[in-house]
Amino acid sequence: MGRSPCCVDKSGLKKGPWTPEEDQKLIHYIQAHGPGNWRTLPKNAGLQRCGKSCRLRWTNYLRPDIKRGRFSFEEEETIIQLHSVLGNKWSAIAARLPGRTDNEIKNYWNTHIRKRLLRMGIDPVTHTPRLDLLDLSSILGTSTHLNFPSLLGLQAILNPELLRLATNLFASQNDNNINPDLLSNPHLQNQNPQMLLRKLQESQLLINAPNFQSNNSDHQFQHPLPPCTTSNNNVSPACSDLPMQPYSTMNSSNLQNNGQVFQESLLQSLENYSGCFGSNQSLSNSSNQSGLENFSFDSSVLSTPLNSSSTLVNSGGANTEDEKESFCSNLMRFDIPDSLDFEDLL
DNA sequence: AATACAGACAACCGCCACTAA
DNA sequence: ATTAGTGGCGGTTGTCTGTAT
Repeated sequence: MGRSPCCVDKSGLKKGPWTPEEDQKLIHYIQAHGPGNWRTLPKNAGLQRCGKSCRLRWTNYLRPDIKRGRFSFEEEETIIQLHSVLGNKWSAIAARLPGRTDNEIKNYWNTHIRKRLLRMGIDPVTHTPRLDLLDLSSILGTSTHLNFPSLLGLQAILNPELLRLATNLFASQNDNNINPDLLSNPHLQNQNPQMLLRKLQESQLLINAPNFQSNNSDHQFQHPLPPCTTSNNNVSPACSDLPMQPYSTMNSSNLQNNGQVFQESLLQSLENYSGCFGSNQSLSNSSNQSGLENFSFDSSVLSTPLNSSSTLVNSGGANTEDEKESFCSNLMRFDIPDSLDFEDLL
């Protein structure tokens, strides 16, 4: 048979905030006997508490290796990065943050980070722009101008790589930081939104086609079209071989070397989109290659290894909420090459 | 000064995987 | 093999404190 129950008779057991006296009893007992056997601990320690309550009090508050105080930039960024990968696995996140408890991280997420992401229009669950803030209907309007917010709303049905590009364009537009050359790009201005939408959807239908099936357990996919080639005739991976990577999960290994890896990934993505749209023209072979060569990406923005000091964070003092929000905004932004030809992309 | 409200965080509740009996 | 307790986890609630009216 099973064990005897932990808290059969809960009457007489105290609940609510712990008093300093109770804390001292628990600390002294654990110092003498060590943690564990939480069922018998309250009785042996002279506490009118449930063993579960004792364990929680110890692990979340009394443990000597707990770090108290505000979360640093580095810690906050680590939380965001890990949350984008792990979701609400607070214990797993806490395991990567020495001295922080899962409960503390969970509280900090719900009271600080989550709200800040929402203010920025980012869904704290998916770490992508919120769909409910977008006006999908305007996509089908008659405007001859590309509607970036509308494009963002297509995220659920379109390949994320291209939408990430639109995301960053939109972010730049919102911040009034968009490159004026880009806004004045005739290829964008003259683009019929309906045609653009149609092409995007067609490309996604190809990606989702039956022969675009899973290749292995890592959910890699095989491109239905002949692979694109780069300028050096290397076969580039298919569109979905570059899985969607939320801004906060772009790890340092992908973005080091002055963003070269990321630049190559983006280039391959654009080439693959070119292939998805049925164009035989490779971006790398186009006359606009020089534009991509000029493409700069500040890898330092994202090159923050876990458990290490960030190269971006001003650990010396910039620690206000506004500064953190600004920092998060930077995580969503990268430079668009001035002469990037969207006609090739489409 | 009193009250209402919001933010922060400690603590509780319920569920589940693991495992002792 | 089965049962049921334990420990761990995530979601939620309760309480305290600071601020605005």
